[in-house]
Amino acid sequence: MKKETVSSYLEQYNLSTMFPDRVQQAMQLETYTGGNRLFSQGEKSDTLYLLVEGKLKVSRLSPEGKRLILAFKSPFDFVGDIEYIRKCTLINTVEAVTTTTVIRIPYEALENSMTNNTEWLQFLLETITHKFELKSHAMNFSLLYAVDVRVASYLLAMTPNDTTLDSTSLVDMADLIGTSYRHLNRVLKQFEEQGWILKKRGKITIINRDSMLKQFGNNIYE
Amino acid sequence: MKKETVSSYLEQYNLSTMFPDRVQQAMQLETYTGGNRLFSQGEKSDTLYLLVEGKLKVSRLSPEGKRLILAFKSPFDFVGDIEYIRKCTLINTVEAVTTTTVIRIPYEALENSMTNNTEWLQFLLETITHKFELKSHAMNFSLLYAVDVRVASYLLAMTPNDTTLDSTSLVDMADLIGTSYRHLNRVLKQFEEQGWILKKRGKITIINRDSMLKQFGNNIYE
DNA sequence: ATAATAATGGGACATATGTCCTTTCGGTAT
DNA sequence: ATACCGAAAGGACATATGTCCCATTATTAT
Repeated sequence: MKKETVSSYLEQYNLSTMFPDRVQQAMQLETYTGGNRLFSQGEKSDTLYLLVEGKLKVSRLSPEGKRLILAFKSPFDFVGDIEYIRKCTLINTVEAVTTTTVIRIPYEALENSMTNNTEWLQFLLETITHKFELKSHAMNFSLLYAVDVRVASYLLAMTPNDTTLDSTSLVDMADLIGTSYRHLNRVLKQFEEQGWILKKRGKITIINRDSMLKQFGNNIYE
Repeated sequence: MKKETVSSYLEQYNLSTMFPDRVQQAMQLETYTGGNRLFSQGEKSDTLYLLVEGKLKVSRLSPEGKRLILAFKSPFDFVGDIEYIRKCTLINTVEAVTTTTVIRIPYEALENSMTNNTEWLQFLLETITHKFELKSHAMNFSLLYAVDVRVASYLLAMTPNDTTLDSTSLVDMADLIGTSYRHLNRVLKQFEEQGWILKKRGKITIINRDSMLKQFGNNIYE
């Protein structure tokens, strides 16, 4: 099967005309195997990542050592864009969940060639404001609703066309939703008792989506 | 005392050179008395607001009618910037807390004259990524820490050079922190019993800042 | 001066949630 | 086949938190 290149990915995501040749020359494909870390919170930041294949986990630790998973990311998405604009160190830790391919773009190449490119600046505004909206919604959601609603919303959102969640670990799921592993288990057991899901060794299948929607319907995570 | 104008506010905030004359001509000063609403969530959005004097409260209602206060804003800040980029309806309700002055800038004026102004686009990127950082930090904070830590951080953050909080109502404070009015009262009573604050009819004075910092120090809200 | 209203304050009750620790079970290595 | 390890599962206990409702007090309107 033909190997993907920077050019073919940019074409696939309609970005070929966005970047002049000398920026594309500076771009490099890189593939990480699942479990490997791209970078860690607090490190110096000099590269913008475009996630083009696979799945990334974005997390951070509190000063007390408690981990919070901020997001799982899938293509197409930027990582390091906020740090690029703000010129600060990396805010979060990012790891590959599955085999993952990114395009690495040195900040320097962007600064030399894209700083006054209004199409690029507008594109960044689009993507960053979209992230802001999602973040804002997620924050409101977590402040307004208890853990059971948040779990239900997560399960429903993660299975738009399917009934089985992909194999996210339960510890990761708890850290994403912002609750303890123990409590997540309680809630999932309740959902099983209600007849909404089947749960076996962390593998979750939704068996009565309509009933869950009826119960939680107004509050679906997106 | 001389009345402020659009020009004098733009000068005060170093924005005179950012906007060409025809955009400045379209700007209008408007003053709202405390308690008055600028606009409500869900309304059509056609104006970018620059808050130049006073204090605004940004809030929203859940489908169940529960209110969340997202932020209190003070000068200099944009309101409606996310909606301007995303071309969507207003995400939140905004009200004046005190007598408040804003500069209203029609989106149309910006679209006609600023869409390809790279200085403006960069400026928006700066301010929006800053908001994103604050939002992200606030979200992480609320997921990682219980109500008592969040209350302490809020009290400490709101009194950088003073000992008495301004007169935010306790209901508003509870809605901002994302807890019930009842629970906020429990926490404040605890802080009073610990000798950290004096609380009388909702007026809060911090009387032992050092002790609070020692207890909660790693987790100050900014 | 008085009445009405709104904000403050808190009791009672129930549920939600975190922490700590142990047991079970499936996957992996030998 | 067996041992080891890590993820899943759940008991026990304590605290955090929400909900509902009522009493008190200060502010505002008459």
